[in-house]
Amino acid sequence: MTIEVPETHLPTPASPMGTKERLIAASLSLFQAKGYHGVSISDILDATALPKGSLYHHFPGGKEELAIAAVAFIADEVDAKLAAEFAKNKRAGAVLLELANECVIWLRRTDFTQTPLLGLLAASPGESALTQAVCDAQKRWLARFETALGGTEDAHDKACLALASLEGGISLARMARSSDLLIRSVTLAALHINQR
Amino acid sequence: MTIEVPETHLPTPASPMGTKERLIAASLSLFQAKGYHGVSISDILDATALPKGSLYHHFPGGKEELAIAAVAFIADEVDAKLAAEFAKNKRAGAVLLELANECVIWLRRTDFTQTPLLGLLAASPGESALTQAVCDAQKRWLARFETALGGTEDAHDKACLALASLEGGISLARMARSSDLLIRSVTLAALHINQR
DNA sequence: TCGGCTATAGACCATGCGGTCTAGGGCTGA
DNA sequence: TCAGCCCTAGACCGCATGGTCTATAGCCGA
Repeated sequence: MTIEVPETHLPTPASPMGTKERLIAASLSLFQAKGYHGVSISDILDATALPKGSLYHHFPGGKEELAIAAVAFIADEVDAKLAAEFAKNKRAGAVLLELANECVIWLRRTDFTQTPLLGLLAASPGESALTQAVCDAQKRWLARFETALGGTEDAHDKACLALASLEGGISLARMARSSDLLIRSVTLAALHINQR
Repeated sequence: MTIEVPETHLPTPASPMGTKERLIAASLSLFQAKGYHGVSISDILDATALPKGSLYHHFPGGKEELAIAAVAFIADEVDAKLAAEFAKNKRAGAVLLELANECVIWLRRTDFTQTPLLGLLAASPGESALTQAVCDAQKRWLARFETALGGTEDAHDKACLALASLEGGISLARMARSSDLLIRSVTLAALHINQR
């Protein structure tokens, strides 16, 4: 089974990826496609064509440590994207739409097999470090929207709606294999968020 | 819910369920807590205190057939709930809030370990019958909202936003262990949906 | 040239998995 | 009373899993 790693997961498109980065990128793709429990160590090794020794050398904590690194990677990537967009003084609704648009491209490119962001990773073992990592990522993204919206009580509400419509829309779109559902829900949410 | 289903779907000593129903109820709870791949056959057997023979007698198709039955069960339950609410001529926003409220109660009662509806079951194996079952359930719920909203193009958009804000809000709330996020996003969505 | 270190390589292990199979309990109608 | 049949019961199987361990390749400074 060969896995095509999306370009967005490449740390530096110019230079070849190190072993560690390859493991993170490949496992992220797999986790986004099948969820934490749905991916086996050998799936990851097959995808990277690396031996087991390399994986446990770079991630002595095994599967969970690797998953946490993958979550941190995507969390940073999206966070940076949000920071960059907001730095252009865009309105929150526009940023949301921009993010959703990238998700749509991603969904289509992977033929709806992969879930952008971390929806599927939420199915992690109960009170684990992995759950915590996912939680932290969502908090960071929420905070970006919240501060950009003014930091008021109302801003918090709108930030919640933004992320909820995104994650929920992705879930709907993936099931229906049609990005329409994501676009519709996010567009409506953006409309509401931009109202003051 | 209208039917006598305990909070965890597990049978109570007072209302004895048949073996098949017990298996469906227990597995649904487990799947909602840990996702399809996160639940093992022995988890289900432990939860029901039933032997393996019973499970494979009632569900010769094994784990997947059981999961499909569980999805059908919750799909029917929610669908009936929606039909009943809409029959009272409630506005779509009010129905959405009502549904969200039940989800909040559920989340709290299970200490945020269980995901209401079928968010976590989306992490099912690719092009399987289980995925299809989840997809069908979502389509049915979407259709309920859509027809209640008038069946127009705009109604479709709003129905998407309704379900997306629900599923997304549940995901947010579960991670943050606070039902606030769900309430906020759904309230805002309901507000928008009720506009004409 | 060599010693030491990092990273690769993959054989190996115990465990738990989903699933099969046979035996028997217990209710049914005759 | 007993035959027939659902259903329960759980031993058993082959296999994939996550993880460990030893060996060694390749590099870099001395």
